[in-house]
Amino acid sequence: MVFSFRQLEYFVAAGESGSVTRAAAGSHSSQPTVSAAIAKLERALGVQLFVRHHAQGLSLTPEGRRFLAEAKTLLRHASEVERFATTLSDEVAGTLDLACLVTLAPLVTPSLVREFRATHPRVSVELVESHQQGLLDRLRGGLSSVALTYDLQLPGEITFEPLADLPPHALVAADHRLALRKRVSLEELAREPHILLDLPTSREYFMSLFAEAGVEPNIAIRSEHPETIRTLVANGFGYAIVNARPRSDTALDGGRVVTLPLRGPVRPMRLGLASLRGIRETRTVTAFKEHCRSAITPSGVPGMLSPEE
Amino acid sequence: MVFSFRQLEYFVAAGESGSVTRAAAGSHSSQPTVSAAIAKLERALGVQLFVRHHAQGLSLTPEGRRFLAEAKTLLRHASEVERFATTLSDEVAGTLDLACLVTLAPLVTPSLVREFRATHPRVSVELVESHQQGLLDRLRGGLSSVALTYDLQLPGEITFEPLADLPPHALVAADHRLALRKRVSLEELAREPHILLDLPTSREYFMSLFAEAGVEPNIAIRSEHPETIRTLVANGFGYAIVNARPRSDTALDGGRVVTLPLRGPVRPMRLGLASLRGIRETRTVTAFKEHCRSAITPSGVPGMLSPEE
DNA sequence: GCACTGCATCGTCAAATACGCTGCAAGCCG
DNA sequence: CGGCTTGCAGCGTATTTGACGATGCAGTGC
Repeated sequence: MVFSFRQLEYFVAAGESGSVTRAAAGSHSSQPTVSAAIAKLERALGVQLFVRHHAQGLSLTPEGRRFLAEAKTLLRHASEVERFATTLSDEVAGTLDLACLVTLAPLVTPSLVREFRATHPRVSVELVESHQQGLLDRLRGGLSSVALTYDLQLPGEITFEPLADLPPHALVAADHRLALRKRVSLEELAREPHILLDLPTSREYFMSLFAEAGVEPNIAIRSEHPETIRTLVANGFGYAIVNARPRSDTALDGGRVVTLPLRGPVRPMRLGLASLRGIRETRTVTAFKEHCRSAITPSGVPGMLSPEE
Repeated sequence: MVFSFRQLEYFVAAGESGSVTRAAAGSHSSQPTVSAAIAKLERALGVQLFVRHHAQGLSLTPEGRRFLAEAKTLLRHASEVERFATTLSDEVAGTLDLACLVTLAPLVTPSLVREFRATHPRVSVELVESHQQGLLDRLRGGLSSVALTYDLQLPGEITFEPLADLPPHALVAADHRLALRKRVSLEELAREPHILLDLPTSREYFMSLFAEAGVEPNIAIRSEHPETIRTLVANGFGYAIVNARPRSDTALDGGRVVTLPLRGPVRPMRLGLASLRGIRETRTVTAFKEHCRSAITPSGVPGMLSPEE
């Protein structure tokens, strides 16, 4: 660019006031500074912008008058861009780039987002669902600002704020022979056919539960889709391990399922907010995190059964 | 403005290439320079634009991605303004701000402007007519770039390039008693009723002709409008002095007039181009002046009778 | 484990920008 | 008509900005 914003500002001020001196006063600058800036601008553009009058200021040339109009719209555009940029981080507005673990998304995001937008109507939410590895990649790649997920396999550059613990449950069909039990042990389950939610990192978590109990599951079917798992269970293909327990006991095909707590010491999943360390977060993200803190608590997560249910 | 064009350019280059190093290479700059510029931009806007990856470049944050789009349109706008500015003086295009003496305008400007625009179709002409004082004020005030006029009362800051001499003639009705004379003296005319074109500076010129001849005109009527003078003459109210002689011998009401050369030493009017001294003229103005030089010569002025006619 | 990559930081230096002072030319006024 | 005022341009100088090479440092990848 052959000119600077400063030069344009001085030029506009001088052009509108018809005086270098008045322009300098209005721009909190000195007369020689404005004079030199305008002279330099004229040289850079190769255009005579002003007619100088001795002892009585300046007049715009025809070219100066036309350039003045263009310069003003350019400066207005620039200050709009500046305003836009500050709005990006200083106001609860614009777009919230939210990511959520696929297994959690259909349960927690509907009410969470609805209530957030009710208090902050100027925010629109762009929601992406993925498995844990995908979420971390999105955070690292700057594609999402914050992720609602479990504290699984979190590398050092990711910060995590836990909000609620979700202990694992066995998911069985309502007419399963274990369905009426108060609780069930992993040893008992190991004899049943296992339906595995086969997603990166969640897979490793499920396997670690069995490993700590010293038994090995009998994996019958794998699927990447939580709803498929649930429907398979409802149809009596076997049992699954789940941490997120929907309020509904019905699978997509109308079959019924029930959840049973696991007996013994089982590490719960920790639901919380993940984001990239060392990033100056926008006010929109701050507001969303705050909203999550009040909406998601150890005694209740939106869309899920509460711990005692 | 909290940011500079340079900062935006570096930011856009880094955002599009995903690398400070590549951005620096593409911007003919060094890596630390670009790095510092981006850091400063982020601080100024209060927005985190990039996620830094160790040993593998940068990713834009969601906010950075949105700001990138705005920055690019602003830079495009700026380069359009820059292009517009250079076009103002470097190309024969845009608007020619032309001023012309009111008595000359209807004679010379139609063909002059028509032919000029035929060779330079991208130029539009803004023509203003005024008396000599008005023309000088327009030039000084930067309202017009060049004036077609006489070399009357020209102050030092006005340059004048003469193109043709126009000796004064007596204008009388076709049925006037002097109408058939080959030439006429100011002494003879002084006895007739004089119809004065009463405009600043042209008035003084006419009076000076009589003063130098040692006689005093008998002023019967004054008018500021050349066509009124001409029609008054055609109706036998008296005679007038004119330098610009239209090709037509008819006044607006259909009456006929004739022009007679003046006897003795009379100072002619000098028709030419006036502009403000010390102004860098645009290529459009240069082209117009050049066109005038070829179209207006001592042996002929467009729209006027030639010297021998 | 070790070389490599790539951004950030440091110190230095040149250029741009700022300012006060002064000069100059023309208008203004008694 | 001379002296005063006005207002822009130029000069010299100080400060800030921007540029660069060298270096540091953290993480990748063979």
